[in-house]
Amino acid sequence: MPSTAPTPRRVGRPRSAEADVAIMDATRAALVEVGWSKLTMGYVAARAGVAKTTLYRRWANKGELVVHAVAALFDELELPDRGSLRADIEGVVLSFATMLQRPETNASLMAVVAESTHDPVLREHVREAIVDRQKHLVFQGRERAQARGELPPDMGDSAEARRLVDLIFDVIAGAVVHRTLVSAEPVDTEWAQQFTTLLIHGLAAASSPGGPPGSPASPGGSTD
Amino acid sequence: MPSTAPTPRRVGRPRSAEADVAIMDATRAALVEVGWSKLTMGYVAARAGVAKTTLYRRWANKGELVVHAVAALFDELELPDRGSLRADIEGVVLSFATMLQRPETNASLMAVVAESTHDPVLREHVREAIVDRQKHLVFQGRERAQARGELPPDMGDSAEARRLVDLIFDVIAGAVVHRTLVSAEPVDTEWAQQFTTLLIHGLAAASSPGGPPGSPASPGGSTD
DNA sequence: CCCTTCCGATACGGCTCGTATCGTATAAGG
DNA sequence: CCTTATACGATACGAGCCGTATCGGAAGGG
Repeated sequence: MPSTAPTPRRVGRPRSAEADVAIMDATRAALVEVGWSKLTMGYVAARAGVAKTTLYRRWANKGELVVHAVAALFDELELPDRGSLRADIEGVVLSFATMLQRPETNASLMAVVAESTHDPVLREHVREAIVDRQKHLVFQGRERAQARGELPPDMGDSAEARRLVDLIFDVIAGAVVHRTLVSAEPVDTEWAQQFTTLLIHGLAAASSPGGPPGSPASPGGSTD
Repeated sequence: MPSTAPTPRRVGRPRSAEADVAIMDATRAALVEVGWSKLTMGYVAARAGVAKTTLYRRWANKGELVVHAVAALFDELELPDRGSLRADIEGVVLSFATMLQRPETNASLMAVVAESTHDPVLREHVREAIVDRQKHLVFQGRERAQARGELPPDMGDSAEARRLVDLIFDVIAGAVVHRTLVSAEPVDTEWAQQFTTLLIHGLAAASSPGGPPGSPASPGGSTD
């Protein structure tokens, strides 16, 4: 039976693609206007010129609706080759921060993450639409830097390489998100440069598989 | 007039301190049970054995109630002198992560931050109760490392020192928060060690006031 | 042309919010 | 002791939103 997945719906009236984009646009616009907490399904429906029923036919609740609307914004994240590791990092930091400072992303990203804490389905959507997509950029930038000779190549142990990519991802995305949304201070060129300096020199050390120069902590066995 | 602030209320029945702690405990317990989004004022009141009126007499809404309940958890964050910069960082990363992984902090921190995006009053409370408190730890750890000779001393420019402390704060807190709440992966000893290695070597470079070794990005003026 | 599915409109129960009210309880001051 | 001022518990209330159900009609596929 080769035709199970490729035909989810094959008969009947198809869903309106116009309604889809109208809903997405209305959701993002509503996020800008009233923010996450005051956003209601009824308001989005009215703004999109759609019945509330149509919303619930596509998304189970507010969380899923918003995560889809927001995830699309992450599509614009790219990593053009800027010629050096430093320029690549600085560029992605600035473009990521620019996206985060847009009002429709600002509140909703945190809200979606918070919501996903108690909702495994939502968490998976966040992972696919946001986390994995960003992580791929890190992987890509690292490969480029290795090709340029700016970072040491992988030493066979792919698990360790993955751990390092995960670490870099959390450091970059975490710092930018935290600066923007928690500290609530702007990511300007100066901050991006200082951060990039820190990261590049840290990377050089963390990437060397022969063990870092500094000895590990608690050498005396004081397992506090 | 020396007696303006010290006498906020001087006549009438004082507020019940027992009710205060009962409400805080009930709020944290409710956060564990049902999470932020499903937490209701009525439920907290019933759980605390208090009338709903009493809640609204102390906090204007759910956001303020929760931010006070959560902020108290940050009081336990300390920075004992572990003897070296590396041990200090690793220790604070692990203790911060441990706190974040507790269920009552997990969802609520993000939710409060998201809520504060559209609520300046709440934002100020978050800043006082959480951000500034953590930032002080960074300042403290940096001073110790300077006293030990592990980091170069301040070079007069206190503004630059403040910028650096802000950067370190966002990098540490951001990475731990992002790893825990967005990537949803545990902060174990191995991760903490790898992160600390990265940060220490990055710090050595970013702290040198004579300008970082690497030249700033986009020297050709390609302001993309 | 028929069948299936989607659409808009409307109504509904249930829940939560935040406020108001009222009688009672608990302090300080006279 | 008695007055005054505030906090408390209980209850009720309007308003808003959620998510579902129902309905007649519309729009494609076979």
